[in-house]
Amino acid sequence: MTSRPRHPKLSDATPGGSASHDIGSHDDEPPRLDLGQFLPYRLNSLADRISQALSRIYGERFGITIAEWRVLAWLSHREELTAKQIGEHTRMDKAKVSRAIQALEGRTLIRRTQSAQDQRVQYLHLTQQGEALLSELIPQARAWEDELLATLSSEEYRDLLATMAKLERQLTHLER
Amino acid sequence: MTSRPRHPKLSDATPGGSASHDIGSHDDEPPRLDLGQFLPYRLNSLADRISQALSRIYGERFGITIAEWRVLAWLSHREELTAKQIGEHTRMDKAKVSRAIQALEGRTLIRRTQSAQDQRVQYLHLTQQGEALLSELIPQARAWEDELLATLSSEEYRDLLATMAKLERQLTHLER
DNA sequence: GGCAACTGGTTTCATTTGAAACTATATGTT
DNA sequence: AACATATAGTTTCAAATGAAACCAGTTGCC
Repeated sequence: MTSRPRHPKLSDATPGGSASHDIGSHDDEPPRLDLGQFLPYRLNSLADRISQALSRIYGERFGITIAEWRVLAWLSHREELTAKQIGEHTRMDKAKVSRAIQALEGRTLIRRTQSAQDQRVQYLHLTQQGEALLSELIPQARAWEDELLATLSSEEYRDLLATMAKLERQLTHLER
Repeated sequence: MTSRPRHPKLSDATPGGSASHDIGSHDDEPPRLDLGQFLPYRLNSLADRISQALSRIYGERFGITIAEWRVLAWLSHREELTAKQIGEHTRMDKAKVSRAIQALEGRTLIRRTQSAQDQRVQYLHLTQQGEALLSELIPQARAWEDELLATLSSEEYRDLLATMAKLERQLTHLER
């Protein structure tokens, strides 16, 4: 159940390399794909479930969208961010960030100040209200995360983060 | 960089339990959240990057959307699925599944047959063309996955899957 | 048999999305 | 200084989304 034949280092020691696209041998057996064993799918589905569960907290209890939550969270971590920086961190497109910011400003959860050096840039700050909201929201989000993680030992958790970091690195490598 | 103070079993041995929401001590220090250490965010961002990279393959090369790819992949794994079953597996809503199916049928990649017992349900099958497409697409998807996974040892990979399974279980537990 | 409740799948409609166009400012080049 | 090129952020517009209404068929109940 946990092992999986295709991983190179496990068992796929077929002489000619990957056996699946073996041109020349007439394949009347079309390749089948078990999505349950396909990492991109598994990962996505897990992440999606988590996101959705969590968004119930900030959605229902605080009326905040995912995009808005991300902006707020980044601001909680580091003040004086620009829309662009937030976009880079969260990998949301300009438009989405812009709209989230507008919404948050509309609710006076954040405030903008123009940069003196560059009139195009505006720095974002949490307002008192924004901080108040976060000081309720963040502990709840953490508590939920803790419940989720309760099932993992500290080593498992550590390894998970390490493995994810590896995948991230590999991904940036592959992206170029 | 990999360790993280909040995990209960690692180091958070504060007497009163989780120090972050310590009511009673007047907190002028609003809680900060480092999204880079927040699993839901990390996971989501990783999954998202992977999805996007992968969707370049089936999007650009095969003109297939994510939803369509999921339908096809499930059909490659198990023939004779209904729209509803696919919806359950992929956690996409009815409408999205329905549209994906329509598009795929429009391109004659799949075919539907009415069930004799229940006139409402229709079984989905791959057509020859569908199989042909998959027999190109699947190996490419796998090859890409392999490149991504190349960075992991077989143990790391095994552990990753196991940990994900644990989280999934915990999630269903929390969802109720 | 007839009526209510339910279910698989589609369609409608209002909202969300993201790519591309746009505005305003900044920088580099001649 | 004048002109092209680039960049931060907003707006526009067409396409994608998902909740709810809908349609057609099924099941359970009297």
